[in-house]
Order: sequence, then C-alpha cells, then structure tokens
Amino acid sequence: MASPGSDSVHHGDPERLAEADRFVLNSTVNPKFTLPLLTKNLEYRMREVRVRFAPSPTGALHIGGVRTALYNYLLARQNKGTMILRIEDTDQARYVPGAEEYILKSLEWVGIKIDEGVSVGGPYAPYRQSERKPMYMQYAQRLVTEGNAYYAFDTEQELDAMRERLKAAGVASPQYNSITRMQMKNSLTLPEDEVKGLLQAGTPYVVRLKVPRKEEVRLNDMIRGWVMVHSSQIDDKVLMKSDGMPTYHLANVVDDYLMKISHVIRGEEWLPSAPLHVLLYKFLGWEADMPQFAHLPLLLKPTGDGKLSKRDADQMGFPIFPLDWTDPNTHEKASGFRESGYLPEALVNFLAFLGWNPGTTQEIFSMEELINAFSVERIGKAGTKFDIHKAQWFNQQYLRGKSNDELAVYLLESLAKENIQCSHEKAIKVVGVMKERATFPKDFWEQGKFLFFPPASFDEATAGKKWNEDAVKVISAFREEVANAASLDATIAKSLLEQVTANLGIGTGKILQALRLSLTGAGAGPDLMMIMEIIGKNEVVSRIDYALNTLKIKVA
RNA sequence: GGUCCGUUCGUCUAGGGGUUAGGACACCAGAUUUUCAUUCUGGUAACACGGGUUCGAUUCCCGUACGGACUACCA
Repeated sequence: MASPGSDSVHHGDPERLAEADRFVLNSTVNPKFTLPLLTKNLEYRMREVRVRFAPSPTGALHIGGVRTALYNYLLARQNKGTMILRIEDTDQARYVPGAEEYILKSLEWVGIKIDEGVSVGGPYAPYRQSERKPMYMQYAQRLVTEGNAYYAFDTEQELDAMRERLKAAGVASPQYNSITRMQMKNSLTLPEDEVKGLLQAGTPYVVRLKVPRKEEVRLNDMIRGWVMVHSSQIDDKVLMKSDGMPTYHLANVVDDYLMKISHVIRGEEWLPSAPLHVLLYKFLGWEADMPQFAHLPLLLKPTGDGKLSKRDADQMGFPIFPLDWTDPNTHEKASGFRESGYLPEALVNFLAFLGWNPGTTQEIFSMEELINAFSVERIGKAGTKFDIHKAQWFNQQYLRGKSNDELAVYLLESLAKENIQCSHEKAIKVVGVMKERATFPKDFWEQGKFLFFPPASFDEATAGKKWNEDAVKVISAFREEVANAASLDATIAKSLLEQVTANLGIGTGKILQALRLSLTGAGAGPDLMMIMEIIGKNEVVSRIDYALNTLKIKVA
C-alpha cells in the first residue's frame, strides 16, 4: 500500500522535497524513472575502483565473510582497482587475540591478495580502526557544531528506565529518537552551561546523531535497486562511545570516505542501517563521494531457518570456517575447510556460486576466470542455503583435475604423518588407482590403507557370500602360481589367474570377490590386478596365506 | 510487534507477457565396470497463494502467506 502520509509531506513541501533529493546518490533523476541496470553499470565502471573488506576481529572469520571478501576482490581485480583490508576493532570488549592473524591467513589461503591494509600498509594507513581512534572525534564534533549530532549523558540505567517506561506505555520498540531525546539528558535538553560543566568534569558521554524528524532517505543499492526509509524509523544512533571509540556507523563512513572507497560490498545485515550511513555522508558533506552500496544476500543454514552462524560449525557435520580455529577464551574448537580437505580453488569456486552465477552453463571457474566473468548485476537477491554436497562436488572436480604427480604429494603427506615410507613411484601408482574415488586429498590414504598394510579384518558379509570351496581352490592354486612367478604386475596377475580358473574349470568372476577379500579385507575397491601390482608378489602370497588360515567356509 | 529485504525442482540457479520452464548438485533407474567408485544414457521434481492489468501472466501491479535481516555505547 502506498503511504499517503509520506506523499503528502513531499507534495506539500517543495523545500523538503528538494532536500530529500540531495540524498539521492549520484542522481538527479526521479528513482521511479531510472533504468537501474544501465545506471548501475555506468556508475561503477567510471570510478576508480577501491573496495574494502572490513571484518571485525571477534573470532574466526566465517565463510560468509570469505565470500564477501571474494566478491570485493573480484570487482577490484576486474577493474584494475584496489583491494583494501581494514580491521574494524572498535569494540574492545569483543576483541579476540589471534583473530586478525586468522583473517589474514584465511584470505591468503583462498588466494585473495590484499593491495592495501593491515599487514601490507598503504597511503591511508593505519588500517586498524583502533589505531585511527584520534581521527574520529573531529568529525563527530563537526556534526555537533553543525547541529547534526549532540552529546548525551544518559547512564545505562537511565536508558533502561526510558525503554521500560515506553514499553509500559505500549511502544513496541522504544527508541532514542527525535521525540524521546527531548526527555533525556543531552546537549539538546540541558542548558549550555550545564553541558559545558559536565564535559569539563569529565562526565562520560556519547555523541548521538540527530536524525531529522521527517525525511525520506533513499539509496540506490546495486543489487536491490532503490531502497527508501523514512527517517522517523531511524533512531539517534550512537556515533562516539563513552570510551572515545567510534561505533561502526561513524568509523565506517569516515574511513570509507578517507580511504576513497568506491564500492561497499557487504552483507545484507547492513541494509537496515545503510540509510543511516547515507545520512552521515550527507551531514558530513560527502555525498558526492559516497560509495556505491551492494548488500549481499545472506548465507542460510541448510535446514532452512536462520542465517548460517558460527554455532553451526561442526554441529552440522561440515566446516563453516576456512581454517581450524580454537577460541582462545572458551577453548572451543571449530574445524576449517582447509583441514577438512577442501582445496582453496574449489572453495572459491563454490563460494562464488553462492548467490552469483555467470549466466552460462560453465561451472568450473578459476580465480582468473571468475575475475573476468564476475558482475555485481548478476548477484541474486534471495538468501542462499549452504549445501555442502555442492562444495564436495567442486572439490572432487578440482582434485581430479590435478596430475598424479601433484596428487602423490598429498598421499606422501598423509603417509609422513603415519610414519610410513613410500617411494614416489608407488605413490604415483596408488594415486592413479584411487583417483576416481577420492573427494579429498586424505582419501588416498584413508581409503587406500590396504595398499600399505594387510587387512586387519575381513568383511563378514562378503566372506559369508563369497568365501566358498571353489574360491579357496582357485585362490590356493593362484597363490602357488604367484609364488613361482619371476615377477608380478597387473597383466601377469591377470593371466595367471585366468590360467588357474581355466585349469580348474571355475569362472573367474565367481571367485574374484573372494580374492579381493583375501587381499584387502573388503568386498569392493579399485582394480584388483592393479592392487596386486602395487602391493607386490610377496605381499600377495603372504596375504593369501593369512586369509586361507583365517577365513572359514560358511556351511549353509 | 515495527522497519527493511526476499520467494522458480529437495538445494544452487537460468529465464522471462505466449517456452515441452533450461542447467548443475543431490536422488532414482539402465548401460559399462566380474565388485565399489568413475563414466555414459535416461528419469522423478519447481514458478508460494489470492486478486488485478492483459487476448494471454510463472513473468507486470497490489495484497496475503511464508522466510530472512535489523531493531545495543556489537560489528
């Protein structure tokens, strides 16, 4: 339903209308008559692209953050722009040691390179907001002197009391806003002398934005188009906290302006406060330099309710962090994609497709290809459920794309952890035979242990069905042939076996699974002849001997 | 509750006033593989609902439902 109230405000007040129009980003055109795609395209191509990823070091960087960083990075690279990493550590209470390092390592692992920022420096250093602390107050003060912000001295108790009072009076969500501020302790209600006195006495205070009573605040989001919010819905947000630190809202606007950020690509959770940021740009006189906003759809839990949160890690059986993480305070552990065996290229490809698609049927994209194909216009609007199956599929694709030489390295790494010696030659063979069935690098070892050790036990179901007199006859004879053979490889093994079965008049197919059982302990697996080649003649003989002694024929 | 955002197969999505609504993952079946996996072929499966507008709506508009975010001196 159209809002007659706001309409009448506009139509009845040309001055206000004109004022409201100044909120409109880079546009004097009535939003109703713009062609969103066209304008969006032009605007973001024409400005020097400078984007930032600005996480808060409050714990492990979760996978949604990695995607946000990725989209920023893709836009930067595509436009020969600059990727900036800024650390938003203005909340000292939530600071977690090690988190910043974790963020750095994670980005490095997935292949996102930082051009400017924490760890690499740059022309707008420092890039850690805590180190920029002295810079913010001047802007807050400017807002105060120009009448767009004010000092507030209310204590926590007083704020609580106000909220309680309003709730009791039937107000659903009490706000510190254009109405209630007149009943609170601030530089708008207190006599000037008293304000000065309080400030001089060192009374704790915050700076709050003086949000106008009746304004339509609009912003043109690259993904969502025009978003309009009435200022009466925005409360007088705290800009400077009593500890002298800015809040996110101020710090983010000031830094984005100072660092000449052209595009703000961030999660949708920021959309409700974006109008507030627009207001800040306006009051600070920076409208012309305001970045383009793109609010990304959220990553949702696979089960269907709520956004993917840190709590979901491990609990749902898959990682949601790039790297393993142990919280230094709670000592809680969470597993990472890297340690779970995901390849960074696969993760990147998977993440890129969570909310974006190229509009073609191509699915496998290298970072380079993503950089070329990416476009903000093709980012979807709806929240995206996180499906680990797809991530596994991507991993498998990338794993298979690697040469046996590269894969052998993975196997050798696993073996080294187990203190198992293995020649490069054997590793290549093992990897070759296991390749089609591996999803993760660790699978080569974990699913191929029988290529290094004799079976510790035999699969009972297979034994019950396949370990019979014929099988034992063939396997015993085959054992003799192998023992007497000069050497053994897949071809020789095959011909020996065929020879034996032909002599005994027993079909090869009938006993093959029993032979596999005797050699590997399992009823299924990779090519049996290759297995024999890999484990070698002596091992074949000794494993058969052990099986012959251990396995009993089931009498029906 | 309020504000804002959203809604195409189970999942990720393409598409868009007239289409057999396309692809991928997952799932199922057949073929290949003596097994399992791979591979190949095929299959099940979707426009949330109700009103408009229109010759015609899944596509545009409005509403409803449902989902999500936000609603802190957290980001």
